[in-house]
Amino acid sequence: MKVATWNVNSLRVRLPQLIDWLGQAAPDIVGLQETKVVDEEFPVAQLAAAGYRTVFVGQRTYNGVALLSREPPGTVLTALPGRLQDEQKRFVAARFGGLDVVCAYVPNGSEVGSDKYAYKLGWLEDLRRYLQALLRESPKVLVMGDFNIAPADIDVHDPLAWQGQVLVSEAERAALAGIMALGLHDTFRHLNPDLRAFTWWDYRAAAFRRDHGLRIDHILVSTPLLGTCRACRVELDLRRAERPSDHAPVLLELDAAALA
DNA sequence: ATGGTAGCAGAGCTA
Repeated sequence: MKVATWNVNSLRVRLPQLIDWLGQAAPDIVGLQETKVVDEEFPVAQLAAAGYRTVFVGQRTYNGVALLSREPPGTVLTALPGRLQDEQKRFVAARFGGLDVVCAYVPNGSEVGSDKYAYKLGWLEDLRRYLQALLRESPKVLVMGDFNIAPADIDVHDPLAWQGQVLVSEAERAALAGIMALGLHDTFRHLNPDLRAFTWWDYRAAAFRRDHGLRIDHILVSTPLLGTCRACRVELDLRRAERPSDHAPVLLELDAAALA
């Protein structure tokens, strides 16, 4: 079984790449972020033709998330409980068999100390509360998405230059650590303890060519799932493509028993 | 030093 997360930065633009990649990588469940498409225009038929069910919640221009799956989803949530009237569409969750899957687009935060930064920390606290409740009732939980946080200095191409900046600041890292302290594990780091790898590179200043990246997209799993995880890698080919997203997908392989 | 590029939308915001 394979689960993947990808910030597509416009599903409209990236749809051909996405469909190609679905055919090649054959993930069972995919979380997408920054779809930037309203629900009426979500490409349901094209993704169905590629073999995927879809659940999604979007808005014009900004944000937007989706879950694609081979199997039909059970219970679906399209907003973060505690933030049901937030206009920003950043959360979708669904149950697949015995597995609860959460797809999140954590706010970027813009700049340390800004209003957007405060919004990011508040959003992360609401996510933590939701996951705390979910983990009390559900042993198998997978949380994936663009967290907009590099957990440690190994996840940063130039930790000195980035020190204290948004995406790496102490408060953001503490918020992510608080979520992981609920009993969630960073699968990439668990399976690749010393590997320096990134998932996002700025479009500007030839950042990808110079590998000036950050690892800010993550797939977290609850403790009962950790032993089922076999491999986790960054799909760099999609960042090398013509007209790429600024993020590469992260792909996790786990035993099919995870779903049972 | 506040750039640089991409997406959306049609100027300026967000990332």
